[in-house]
Amino acid sequence: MENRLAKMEELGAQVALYPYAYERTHTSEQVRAAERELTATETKVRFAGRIMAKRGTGKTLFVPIHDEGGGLQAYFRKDDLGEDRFHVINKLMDIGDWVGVSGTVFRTRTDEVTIKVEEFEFLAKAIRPLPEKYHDLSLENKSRRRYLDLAMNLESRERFKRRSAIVTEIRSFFAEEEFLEVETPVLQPLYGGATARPFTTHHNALDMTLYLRIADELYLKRLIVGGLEKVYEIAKDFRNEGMDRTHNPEFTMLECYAAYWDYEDMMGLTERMLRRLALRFGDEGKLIYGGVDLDFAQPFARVRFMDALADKCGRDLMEATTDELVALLKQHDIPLKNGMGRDKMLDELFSELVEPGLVQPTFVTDHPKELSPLAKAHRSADGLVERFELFVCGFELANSFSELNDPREQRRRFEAQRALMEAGDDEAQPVDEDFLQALEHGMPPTGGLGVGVDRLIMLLVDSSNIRDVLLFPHMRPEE
RNA sequence: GCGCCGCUAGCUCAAUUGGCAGAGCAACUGACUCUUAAUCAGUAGGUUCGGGGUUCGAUUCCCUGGCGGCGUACCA
Repeated sequence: MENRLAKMEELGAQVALYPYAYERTHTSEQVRAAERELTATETKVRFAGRIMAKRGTGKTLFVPIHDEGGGLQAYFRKDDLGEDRFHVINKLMDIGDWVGVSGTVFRTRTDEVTIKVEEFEFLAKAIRPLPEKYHDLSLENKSRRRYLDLAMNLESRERFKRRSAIVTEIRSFFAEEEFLEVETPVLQPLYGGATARPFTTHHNALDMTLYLRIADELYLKRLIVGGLEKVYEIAKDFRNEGMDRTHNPEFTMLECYAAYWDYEDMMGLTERMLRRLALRFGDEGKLIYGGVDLDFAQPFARVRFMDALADKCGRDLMEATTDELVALLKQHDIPLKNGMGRDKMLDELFSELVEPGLVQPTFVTDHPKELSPLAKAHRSADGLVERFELFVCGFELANSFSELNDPREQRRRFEAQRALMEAGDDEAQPVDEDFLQALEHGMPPTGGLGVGVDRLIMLLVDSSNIRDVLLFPHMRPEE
């Protein structure tokens, strides 16, 4: 750094180190695409990027310059540029500096597309060096200093560009399905729509506690009450819980709601969306995730929650007594927690016995009631709700139900949640009177869906860690 | 939360049983007019994550704190 600052001293008076703009005529991709013509006509191109290496041979110098889509090599000759200008590029410009070069395009003996530089200028001087080029950055530096990861690794850059393309594709899918994209509050006086602990904050002017949303659900349903028939939102949710390779405290959730639909309709939508993404970003609807082949082109498997469980336990657990369930939990070494209800035990058994086996895209349907306080009771099965979860590679990708729209039943479910909360369950949902009031005005039959976008991206770019698909994953402060 | 592993030059990593802290890249000086991880000769660069302890002597052993990775628990 000291050396670089000294170079700036030498340069300072004569050259602008941080100019305001650069008029570039071609990106590296455009130069490559039009190379034949540019070479034939000896067109002068203006190209810009970051210096990634310097290879000098005395009176000439080769400099790889990277731009977003790749890069080009620049060729500097002392004979062409003169002593003083050559000294600037040879001695005063460093790896990491941003530079604009202009000249004609040619190929070297070794077939490398190259710009023969006639003029060049600083676009920005770097006073810290780039990391070493042979080895990958350490995992910590990749996540903590993402700009270096992006500067050094084209694959990383491509991964995040792909993330953006996937989200764009999702938006066009919903546009074609005639859903309206909306925005709902991040700061909420009450949290709800999921079982999770929230982050809290404080509004000074109103002197009140506010919560960062854990889900968009209750606001989107208010819009259905208001007569917007198909709405969706892609938004950050915040959950005050642990972090691991599939969890970040803030994450992106896709939620959508459609009036007059039930969960069967939503299953169709989910399948259409994923198939489309797999066709666009995979190989004919097939994806490889962690070495496992996944097929989204075929109709997704469907299995009822209780049937899948019965399959693993050798008997139907619908009528099982609490004692029998406790025995089953013990048999499979699943820890028993205080206040665990019958349905929670079923859920634990399901997680342990069934989920790991759900590799190909599979809809699990018709869950026990207690676990789903916002879902409508099943039209033909007692004690169950009309709900599905989509599992792929053993993890949950989507969650959906026929939305509960009977305000009296919703109030009873909220009261049950309140009882859980008073019993010490800090993930239970509070009673949302404002939401109940909205329901009392009448919500049409509605299908709802939530999809964890980061996990969907992980699946589509074959990443095993959520950090790899988040530009700035949550990290503890360095000091 | 808990368990295991790690933290050494700007970056990526070495250092035998506790005995002078090293390499490659980056940097600096010099040579070289088509290089591709350019090459060649030389130079400089360290609070070994912080604090404490054991020892004649600690990067190394012990305690403690910080950060990271992996596993595990809850959750999407």
